[in-house]
Amino acid sequence: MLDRKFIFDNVELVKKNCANRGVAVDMERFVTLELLRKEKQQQLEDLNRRANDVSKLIGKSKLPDEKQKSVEEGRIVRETTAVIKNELDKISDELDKIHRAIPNMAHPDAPIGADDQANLEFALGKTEIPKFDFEPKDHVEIAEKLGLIDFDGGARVAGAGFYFLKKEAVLLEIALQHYAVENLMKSGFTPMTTPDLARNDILQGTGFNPRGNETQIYSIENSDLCLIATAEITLGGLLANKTVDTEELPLRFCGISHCFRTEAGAAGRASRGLYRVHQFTKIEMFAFTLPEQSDAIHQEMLQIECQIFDGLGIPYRIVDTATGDLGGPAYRKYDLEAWMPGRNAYGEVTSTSNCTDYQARRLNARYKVKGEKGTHFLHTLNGTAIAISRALVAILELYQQADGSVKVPLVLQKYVGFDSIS
RNA sequence: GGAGAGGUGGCAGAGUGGUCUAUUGCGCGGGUUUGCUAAACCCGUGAGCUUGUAAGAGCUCCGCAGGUUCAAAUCCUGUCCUCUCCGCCA
Repeated sequence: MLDRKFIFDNVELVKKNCANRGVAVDMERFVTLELLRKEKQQQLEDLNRRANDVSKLIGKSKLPDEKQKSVEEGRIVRETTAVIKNELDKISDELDKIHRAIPNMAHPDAPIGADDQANLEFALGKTEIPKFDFEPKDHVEIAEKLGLIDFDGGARVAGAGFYFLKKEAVLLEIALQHYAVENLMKSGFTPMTTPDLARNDILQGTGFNPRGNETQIYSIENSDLCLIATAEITLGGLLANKTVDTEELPLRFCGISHCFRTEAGAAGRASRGLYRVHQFTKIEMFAFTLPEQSDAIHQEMLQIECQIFDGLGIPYRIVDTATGDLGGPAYRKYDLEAWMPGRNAYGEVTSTSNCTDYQARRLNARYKVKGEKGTHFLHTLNGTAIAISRALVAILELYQQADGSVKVPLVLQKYVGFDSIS
C-alpha cells in the first residue's frame, strides 16, 4: 500500500501513475471518503474523551443522585459512539478497497507503456545465441526421447500442468538448486527452506490475492492456508508485524520452496511442456533494506541473476519492465529472458522487483533508528535466482546435440557427476 | 487427536471492574559523585493515529475478534499462537 497521507497530498501524481500502469482507480471517491473518515474519527475521539471523563466522575462520586445522572449520560455516550463507529467502519471499508487497488509508484526511469510490448531490452548476457546445424527440437520432444519428464503420469495423478521429473532431470534439478544456493551464500544470502503454505493475511500482505475469481493461488479448504506461489510470500511474512534495528539491515535471504500456481486461462502452444506449470521448485532472493539501500540491492540482485545465467552458459536479454506490465507492489522490475530455441524466442526465466515500502506497509514490517523516536517502513526486494522448470527448458533446448543427447552445463557437472545425457 | 498452562512495553514480570497517567526490575539514554573504570544515586525512557508552525494537547493499543457494563488488561464467547504431558505418525 501507499501511504494514505501521501495519496491524499499527491492526488494528481497518483492519478498519473495509475494511468501509466493501466489501473483504474476512483481518486475523487478516495478523497471524499478520506475527508469523511477524518470527520468521523474526530467525532469518535470527542465521544471517547467524554466517556472517559464520565467514567472517572462516577468512580469518584459519593452522592447517589449525581452518580445516577452520570451513568445516564454514559449510556447516551455509548449509544452515540456505536452509531458513529458503524458509519466510520462503512467508510473505512470502502476507502480501504480503493486504497488497496492503488499500485506502487513507478521508478521515474521505468519505461512508460501499456503492456509488455513497451518493455525495454537494455543488455544481453555473455553467451551468444547458438547456431544449430540441425533442426533444434523443443524441450518436450527432447525430454521424451531421453525419458526425462513424464507429463502423462503427472496429468493422471494431478491433472494437466503437473509432471514427474525422472532420471538425470532429477539430478539436474538438485544440481541447479545447489549451484544457485552456493552462489547466493557467497553473496551473503542466508539460505532458508520455507513453508510451502502460508496464511491468507501473509499472502495479502505481500500483495497476493489469495481467494476470489481471478486468483492464481491454490487455497486449502476449511482453513486459512494457501499454497504459496513463491517464497517471496513466506520470506516477506518473516518480518510481518516486526520492528528491526537499523544495524541488522540489510537482511538477505535465499528461499528454497515449491511454487504453486493455478495459471487460470493460460493454456496454449506458448505454455507447452515445462514452460508454464502448476508446480515447480524455485530458489528465490529476498531482502529487507533501508530505503536508501534498496536501489543498490536491486542492482545487486540483477547482477547475481546475470552471474548465474552467464555461468550456466545460457544466452539472455535483460528487460526493464514497462509501467503497464508491473505488478501492483513493484516500483521497478527487471526480467531476464533466456533464449529458448524450441520457441524460437526469448522466454522469461527470472524477475527481480524493488517493492520499496509498498509490501512493508501492508505487512507492517518496520525498522527503528537507535536514539530516534518512532519507526519507519522497510523496503522489500525479491528476485528469482533459479526457477527450475524454466531453467530446464533453456538448458535442454540450448544444450541439445544433433544425436539427440544433451550436454550438461560445465558448472553443473561437478554436482551431477556426468557431462552428457543420452 | 486428547488434557493442561500461558500470551501484558526491547526483555523479565505484577496487575480479579473505577483511586488523574499499566506497579516494579533489568536493559537503554542523560546526569551527579569520582585519579580511571565500576558501584551508588538522580532524571528520562513503548508504538500508532489526529490536531498544531512549534511547545503541546487528545484518542487508540495488554495476542486477535466480538460481547456484557456508565466503565474491561481484569468478566463472557470465539479464534490464533506458544509451552508441557499423552496418543498417533514420516
